[in-house]
Amino acid sequence: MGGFVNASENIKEAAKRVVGEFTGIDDIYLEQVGAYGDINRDVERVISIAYYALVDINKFDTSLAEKYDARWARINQMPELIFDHNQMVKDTITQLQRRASVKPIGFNLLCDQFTLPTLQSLYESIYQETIDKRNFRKKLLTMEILEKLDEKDKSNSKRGAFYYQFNKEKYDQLIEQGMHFSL
Amino acid sequence: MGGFVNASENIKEAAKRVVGEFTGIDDIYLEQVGAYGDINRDVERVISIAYYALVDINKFDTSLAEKYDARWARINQMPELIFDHNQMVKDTITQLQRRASVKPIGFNLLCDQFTLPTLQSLYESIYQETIDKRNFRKKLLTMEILEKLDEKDKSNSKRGAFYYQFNKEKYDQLIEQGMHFSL
DNA sequence: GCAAAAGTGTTTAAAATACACCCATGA
DNA sequence: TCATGGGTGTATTTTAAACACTTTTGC
Repeated sequence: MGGFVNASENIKEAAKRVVGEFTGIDDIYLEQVGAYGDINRDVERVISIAYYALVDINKFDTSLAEKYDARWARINQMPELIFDHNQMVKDTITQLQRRASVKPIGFNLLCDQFTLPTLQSLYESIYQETIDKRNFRKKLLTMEILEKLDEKDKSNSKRGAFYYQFNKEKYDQLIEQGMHFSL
Repeated sequence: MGGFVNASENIKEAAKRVVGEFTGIDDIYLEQVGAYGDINRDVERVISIAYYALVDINKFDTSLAEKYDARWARINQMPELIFDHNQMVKDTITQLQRRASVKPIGFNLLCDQFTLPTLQSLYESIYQETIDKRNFRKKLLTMEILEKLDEKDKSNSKRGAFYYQFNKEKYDQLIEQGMHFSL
């Protein structure tokens, strides 16, 4: 999705506004990918600044997007885009992968509580490769930034998977102590 | 240094042109840092796109820069800058550190031939920490992307240090095989 | 001969990886 | 009872980190 920057807003505010118009979500996590300004990329000269947003898909209302003719696409099955938009998507994925290995941005994509199998499949989507579940759980749990809850999610299995929640205070504390998060 | 994007050039070309005007170097390695557009960052509304350049300091003519009132500064002793330029410098260093750990960008900062002590002190500057020279050399040499030459650089010691050169073919080949470079 | 930088290996600790079985439960 | 996804531990390999002495040579 895209739009223009108004004179009265900074560029991140503009991006937030556009996302809000398309999705109805007004408090959203955004990170800048970069600026794109090939001279022949549009009829008129346009410089685009690309952002990616991390959205909790459960909270997402798709009807608004459809009004604007916006579509969901899987990254494996991306349609061909106009101008340098293919490059934008490619760069976005690269940056997402790099940042995901340094920051726990995965948690922005999920509800407050989530199961470990869900979190794992999220990371598998980001990195486009499978992860051993024992190693994944070990790594996460030894960081001690997750809190196990008592409830289970039974939507994916009969046994059910325990919910966890991200402990941001603990995380911030570890960062301050110079800990290098990596997944 | 800074300048404006002309209607007839893309944004990277504009950055190259500006660097050329300030330094006399017209073929330069540039990477984009990002776009900055706080609304109160200037008298008129300006959106800046920041780039960093990697320059072989030996080839650099400082007289041109001085004409434009541009100055060299050590990152440890940066003066306070206007608007959001401090943030730009901060982000640049962060990005440089991240990219340096993934790409052998260090080699763009040196002449074709360089000594290992020089390369090491370059990386020490980038990461702002000292590195054990035995571990550094081991890591680099086991990658087999450097070729030892017969000549020595005697400018820094009586004994002299052997020159090496970067083997880009070998490096590209390793990348293609899925090798993950990291320093 | 001595100061100053270049060069060289080994040992230890930590982190990543590979791998296979039992558990709980709804149908 | 059985099919399905959830959960658990250990052994091995790889990688990172710590560490000290010898070499060369211009002065």
